[in-house]
Amino acid sequence: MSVVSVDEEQFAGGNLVSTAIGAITQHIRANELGPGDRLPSEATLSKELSVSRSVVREAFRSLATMRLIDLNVGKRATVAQLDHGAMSLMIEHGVHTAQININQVYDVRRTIEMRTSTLAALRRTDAEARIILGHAKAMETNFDDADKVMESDLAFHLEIARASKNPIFSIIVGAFQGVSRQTWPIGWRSRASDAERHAMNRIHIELAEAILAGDPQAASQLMARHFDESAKALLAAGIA
Amino acid sequence: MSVVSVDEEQFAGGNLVSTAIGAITQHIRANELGPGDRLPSEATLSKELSVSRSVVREAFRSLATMRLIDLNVGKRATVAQLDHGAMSLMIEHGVHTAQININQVYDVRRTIEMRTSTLAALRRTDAEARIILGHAKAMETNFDDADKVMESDLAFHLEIARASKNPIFSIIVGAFQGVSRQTWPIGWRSRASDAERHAMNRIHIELAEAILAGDPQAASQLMARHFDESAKALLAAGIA
DNA sequence: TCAATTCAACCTGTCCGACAGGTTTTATCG
DNA sequence: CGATAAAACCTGTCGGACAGGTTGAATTGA
Repeated sequence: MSVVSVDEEQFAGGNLVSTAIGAITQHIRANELGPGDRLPSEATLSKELSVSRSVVREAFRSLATMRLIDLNVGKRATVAQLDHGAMSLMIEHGVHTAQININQVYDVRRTIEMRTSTLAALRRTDAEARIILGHAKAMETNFDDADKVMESDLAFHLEIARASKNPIFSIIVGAFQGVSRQTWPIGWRSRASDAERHAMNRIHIELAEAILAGDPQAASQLMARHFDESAKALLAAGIA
Repeated sequence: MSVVSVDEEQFAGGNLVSTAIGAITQHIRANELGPGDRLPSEATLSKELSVSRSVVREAFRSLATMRLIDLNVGKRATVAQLDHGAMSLMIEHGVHTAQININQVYDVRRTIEMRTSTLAALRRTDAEARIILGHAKAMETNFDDADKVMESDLAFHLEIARASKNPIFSIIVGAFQGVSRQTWPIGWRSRASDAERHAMNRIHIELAEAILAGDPQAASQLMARHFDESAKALLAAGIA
């Protein structure tokens, strides 16, 4: 069987690299490759498509940057596991080029995470529920180390997305971690008092308990409240 | 000023290309470049980073594939407008490698689009409302041409996302268009009768009217109903 | 016969040089 | 001063080269 599919022109954008990218993705689909499966070598594709190795390399590298494939020196390229790397870069690019603002990020996160909370409450395993609760408690335990609180917070939200059992939600939530790391300290500092900060931590714990208890409504509502209060804090800090 | 930032190692992954990608994105951020602004030439970056032009080219090409920059022969690379291209490739990759299934896509779309409906009802301009209604009516007008119905359907959903005035929603909705094009005909055929197909079109029109009327609750509920019925149709077709 | 070892073939990462066009800037000319 | 022509610049693609890392097959030894 040919390495490339019939309609390899699908991605053709005038340049050969786009064509090569199309050929590679078509190869993955035509042969029903899954994560870990090996792709043809650069030289093979180069001959197959009648283009130079440089072109194939740029195509491979592009797919690797988007995390669709894994590259390793000496080894052949392999199909990659889904990953939020590409989307993270995209979101951060949007924020840094002033095409996306923080409120818009918050709205998307709130929308998505109300759903992941609901699903997590319905689908979480006991182990996941314990991990989520663990992250929530860690925020309170490490109260004086803002960095640790932040990392637990991020892990908390990501673990809820995982427990939703929908990888797309995990990707989206993961994609916002980069920008969240940059705005989180602002939100933390903008809380008027330690009491407010403790209150925020308490919401996390209550949310974890709702998920543990399998109460989707409560989980969803707590997540909404969490985002509303965070937005309020950010607003108070002048981010709007 | 130096072309590259201090912490250009942020993206270093052992290979020079990752370093170059980091340097380029850092350059964009450090100089606060926006869409359309020009980037240094390959030769300049090559010298600046002390790597070969090939390395810089692979970095540029990767960023272009992710639609963070635009490449044009003869011209310098420019910062790109946000685009769902990268996310589309990612989603399609996930579906084709069996890491994502159609139900998961539907859940995400339902979650996101209930929100875009709400926001569109609140924020749409009159022109946008008219365009949305136009797409809905076009579905009924071209009832016998499934392809045209599909394209109007996709345009309808995307326009609602645009009217939400949050580019992230537009990106996400746009990212699902590729897979939607592949499953849409199945949903259309799986409707038991033309009456059901007309009913689906009617929901679209009612939704457009709710957005035109500025009724967020109604818009959101209609969108939810639309997705629930589509999922039901797909289920009937054995996609589950 | 079989397992361990060695080696040849293969593969990727990076570099260099070259040339065909397309684009921008500069200098020249009317 | 404005139009035009030339020079400088830039990207797309190609080919070749070499340093390592990886793999699988042949060889060797038990």
